[in-house]
Amino acid sequence: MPSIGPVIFRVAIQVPVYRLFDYLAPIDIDLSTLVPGVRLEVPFGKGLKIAYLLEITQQSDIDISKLKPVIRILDHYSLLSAKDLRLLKWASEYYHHPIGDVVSTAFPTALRQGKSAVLKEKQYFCLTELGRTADSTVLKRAPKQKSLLDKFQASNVTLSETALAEWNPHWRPALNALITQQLLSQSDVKRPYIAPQKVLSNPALICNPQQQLAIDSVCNHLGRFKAFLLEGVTGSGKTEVYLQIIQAVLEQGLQVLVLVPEITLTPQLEERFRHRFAVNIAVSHSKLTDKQRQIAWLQMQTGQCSIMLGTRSALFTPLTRPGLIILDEEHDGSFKQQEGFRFSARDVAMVRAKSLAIPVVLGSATPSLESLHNAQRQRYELLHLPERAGNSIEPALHLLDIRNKAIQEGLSEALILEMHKTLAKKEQVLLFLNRRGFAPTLICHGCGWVARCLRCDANLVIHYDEGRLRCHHCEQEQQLLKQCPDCQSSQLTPLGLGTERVERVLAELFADKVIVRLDRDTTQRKGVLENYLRQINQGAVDIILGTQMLAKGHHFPDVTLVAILDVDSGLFSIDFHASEKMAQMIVQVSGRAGRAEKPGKVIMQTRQPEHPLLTTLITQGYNSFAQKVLQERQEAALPPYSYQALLRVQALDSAAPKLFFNALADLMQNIKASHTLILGPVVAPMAKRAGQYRYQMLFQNARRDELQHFLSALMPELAKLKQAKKVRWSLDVDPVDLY
DNA sequence: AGCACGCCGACT
DNA sequence: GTCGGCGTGCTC
Repeated sequence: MPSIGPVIFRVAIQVPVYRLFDYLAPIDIDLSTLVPGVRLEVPFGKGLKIAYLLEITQQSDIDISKLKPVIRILDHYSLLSAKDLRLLKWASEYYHHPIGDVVSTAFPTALRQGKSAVLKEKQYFCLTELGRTADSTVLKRAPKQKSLLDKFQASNVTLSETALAEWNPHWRPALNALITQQLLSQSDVKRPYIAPQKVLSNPALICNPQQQLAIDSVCNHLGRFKAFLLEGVTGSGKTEVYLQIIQAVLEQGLQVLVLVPEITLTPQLEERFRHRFAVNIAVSHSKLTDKQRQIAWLQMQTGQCSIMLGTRSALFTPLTRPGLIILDEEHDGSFKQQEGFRFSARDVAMVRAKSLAIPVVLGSATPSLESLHNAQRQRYELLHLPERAGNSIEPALHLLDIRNKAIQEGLSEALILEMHKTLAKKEQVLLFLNRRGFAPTLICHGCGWVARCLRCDANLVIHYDEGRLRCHHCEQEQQLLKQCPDCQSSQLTPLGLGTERVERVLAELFADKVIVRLDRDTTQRKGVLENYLRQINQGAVDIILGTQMLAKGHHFPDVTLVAILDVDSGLFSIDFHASEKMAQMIVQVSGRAGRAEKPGKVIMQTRQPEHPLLTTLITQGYNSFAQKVLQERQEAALPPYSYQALLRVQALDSAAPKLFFNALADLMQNIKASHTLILGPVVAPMAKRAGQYRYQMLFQNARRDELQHFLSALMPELAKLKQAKKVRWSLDVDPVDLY
């Protein structure tokens, strides 16, 4: 760079502003070693802030005399690669979200606060492993591990076949100590790069031909970009396919990023990974402390861990030797961030894999319609695992018509009979109802008064156990009333069904059985869910009753009867995504049950037994259902046959959104909309929430680039409107729920 | 997002 | 006369 004038650092700062900020570089800096991706401390406004260096230049739109100097450089090397920085810049543009906010989501909280990015020597041990360091003092009370470690040290072997022969997952601390010792002897601690570990793995399972085909297909594409959709029902051996592909990647000395939707899934999967591979594994999810997440991030970034198992926010973890991205349960809604920087981890993972030139595998038993559509258009290679491994039989789905039938707190007589039959065989029953609390409504039988939330357009939910009325959309909560506040009558009646209510009737009908209720209210405390799951798998529980959380991950091999108490609620939503979500939920819940010698049966209570989507799903399966819904989407020009962005607007003042939309309408007259449809503004489906009046406007275009073009012209102008400052607004690109 | 500046009502 | 309400605007 020719030295004409001062060197300028162009940085991103976490403020809700779309542009970058310019600073004067320190004078004594060696520019030959400094690259974008380091953190800086800069004066900003009145105080100091952490900034992320994105560009080094000699140009500035700001008068040089007005630029402030950087206070200090926090990192000696770039924490993010040029490719990852480009990815973040792309994401900022695609989601129309301020760059500083986007860049900072790539960092763990501790590093956003300016903590040191150099691991201390003792942190080179895998701290996340068993929650402790693996130095030899830990092994005092583990004589077997200690002798193993001593043996390795005495014989001066590296991690060899001997280690493999003797290796057992419970000895991991000993192995880790050894691995670490070798790493430290080989490399300077300050050098932020650790050579790949030798891969040790327990013997892989023997695969069926479809599994083998899937493994080979991905392994043939290592080192270049290719997207795969791995479609396999529960028990089809998806995880084994992942493990064998990962093995191949590890053997090349490369790292693997595995994303899962929820924290509840990680312990089982983590255990399986640790059991299979003796490489260091980093785990990252929201239940860990900031420090733990920082260490996990740095362990991937320095190359000392070979596998990152994490949730959505782990997507941007830097990889020194990227080899593969896996996104398990890709249909799951939690891959879409629902506030702030509203990115889809699935979609961004695709862009990241492409930029890193590595394969990406999306896995699901019930793929999203977007992904199925991409597979049909040959954008993804479809890998299908049709059989349940071990030849266990897929559960049969049955619709149970409950019109004009006697119903006891949501349970029809036919269902109760089936439950008795199942329980008599000493097998377990699983009941699914996606509504927690006792009942969703408290109504006065005397005057018709209903307990409403004062701040939301919603009824208060009865929670009998705690004697409370609670709003599920805000913090509003009150004592359960005994008397109607309107007519003073004491005829307050619970209306509708929640898990708490079903639990009570079950306790009466099945008095001698053990019943467990799993929902957010019963599993709030740490460890409770794991405890229940253990009891269930030990056969100490007869009836399991729960919400959404039952549909995720956990498998119950002794359950042979699954009942979905109210399947109709998913059929009549104004959101076109609802039927897709309902079908995924049904298939996922039914997949929780049964095993080879004990096939499962699934009963869905419905008042819509002829509903075409339900009948297609149960008679022809998820794929036929998906084809049908895709066809409907195509006819209606809905996603994935078009692209959408939803502008949400809310304000405490009910008039402010109207003024905003008026100003927006004026603005849009001067912006070329191409073929972008502008739908709305309309009142949001929940018109008021937490005291805020809510409106929305939908933009839709058959072409993604045209929609993007329109948004790129609109959003900077929108942000400048003075009416925009009186409301809270956000843009959701590719929204998955329109609420 | 913070944080200051700025212009109008109830208090020592 | 001042303290402070939060509307408006800026941060290199």
